[in-house]
Amino acid sequence: MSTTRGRIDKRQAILEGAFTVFARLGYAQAGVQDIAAEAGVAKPTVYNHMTDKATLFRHALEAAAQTVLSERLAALDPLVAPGDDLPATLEGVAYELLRLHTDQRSCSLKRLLYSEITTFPDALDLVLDSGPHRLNQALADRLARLVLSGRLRATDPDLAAEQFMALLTGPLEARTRMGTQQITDSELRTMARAAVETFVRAWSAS
Amino acid sequence: MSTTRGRIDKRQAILEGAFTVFARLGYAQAGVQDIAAEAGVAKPTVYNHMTDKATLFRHALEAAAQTVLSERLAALDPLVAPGDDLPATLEGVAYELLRLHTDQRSCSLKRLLYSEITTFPDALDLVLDSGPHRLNQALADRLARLVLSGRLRATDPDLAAEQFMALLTGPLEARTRMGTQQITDSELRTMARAAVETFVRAWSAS
DNA sequence: CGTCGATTGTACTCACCAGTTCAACGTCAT
DNA sequence: ATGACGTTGAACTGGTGAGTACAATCGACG
Repeated sequence: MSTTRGRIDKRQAILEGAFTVFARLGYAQAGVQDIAAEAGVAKPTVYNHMTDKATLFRHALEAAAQTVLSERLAALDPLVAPGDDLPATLEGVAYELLRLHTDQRSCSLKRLLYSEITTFPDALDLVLDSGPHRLNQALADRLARLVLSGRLRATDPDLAAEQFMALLTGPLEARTRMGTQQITDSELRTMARAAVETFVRAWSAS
Repeated sequence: MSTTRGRIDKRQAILEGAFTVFARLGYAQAGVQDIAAEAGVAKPTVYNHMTDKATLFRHALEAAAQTVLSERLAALDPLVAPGDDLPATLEGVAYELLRLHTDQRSCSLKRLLYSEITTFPDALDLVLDSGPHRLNQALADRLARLVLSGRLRATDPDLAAEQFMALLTGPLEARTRMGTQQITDSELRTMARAAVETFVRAWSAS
């Protein structure tokens, strides 16, 4: 049993190490040697678990995407039972989403996706469908319940969710210089407040 | 003179060919040989004009960025003298911006930037500062004049510009599958209308 | 202890490609 | 014509890295 355990651990270590190195150097520059070293493993061991550098890349991306998605979904939780102060609840969720969008893993994942779309067109299916789309869906669901309780305008919740995310993450690209620059926490708060204020002004019932 | 002409033409051909091939294959996969072929030129000629593959990349990016920026700035022109129907004018500008944001060159440029940030950190300075930032500035200027004429709320025009662009281009990423999927013209119209409607609802004077 | 499978280090093959060299060629200016 | 200069094709060098082969080692389990 512990041997199986060991194998699983190695596999995990390899996937995480691979993502780390790919994120740091890009697909082409990252050597399988480097990845093995990062994972604390010998090069042949990598090829014992993954047939290819390419499939290694795909699996590493997929794993990272899973993590990122679940984190973001969890951030939406407060919306299922918003308090009396809806804007405050929205602002909390917005801040949390911003924090997640600016962290290391998210930025690296986005960069890697963008950079290797041309050489790995199928990576999109592994990540995107299980990514922003599912998040939008979840957010739209939460917003729809707010519509029913008369707190939001009774129009397309999907559109509302889309625009909420747009208002939130749109300004990020410029501010973080495409994810290369970290941002202060108070600035994140400010951005969340600005996005929510505009969103509420445009979408609140009345 | 015609020899000079010829040299200039070769240089242009090389830059354009380089951007095309880099966009198609990515920096690492693109061979200087391929680029030379695309430009209709011999490989040593490339090295006659550019010292390096890296500097070739930088110059190609810079040239493409210039083109993209000037196109987008031109799209803002209608805002200097908007007609009586402000939303209609905004919608026209929005549509034009969307069209430019979805075209081949823009998408490729964005992808290349994202992919090579790690290996070319300085490319950001060549492109970003002369890119979205300048565009936002210009848009904010136009919006400020609308504030003065009492058509928009008298708060931060920079924020307004930022959110206008966010509402516009945020939904793009998902819809175009990160620029890999083309989008129908009517859908572009719809997106422009939705963005402008929300923007006006949140920012119009009233 | 002995066996089996996974792991390790090392060292190798093989392909690919950036960058260079060189001799031949075209073209324009004087 | 002649010379200067950019261009061209082809062949070469050197480095790098994916993937593999192999013999030695480790650790679990009967």
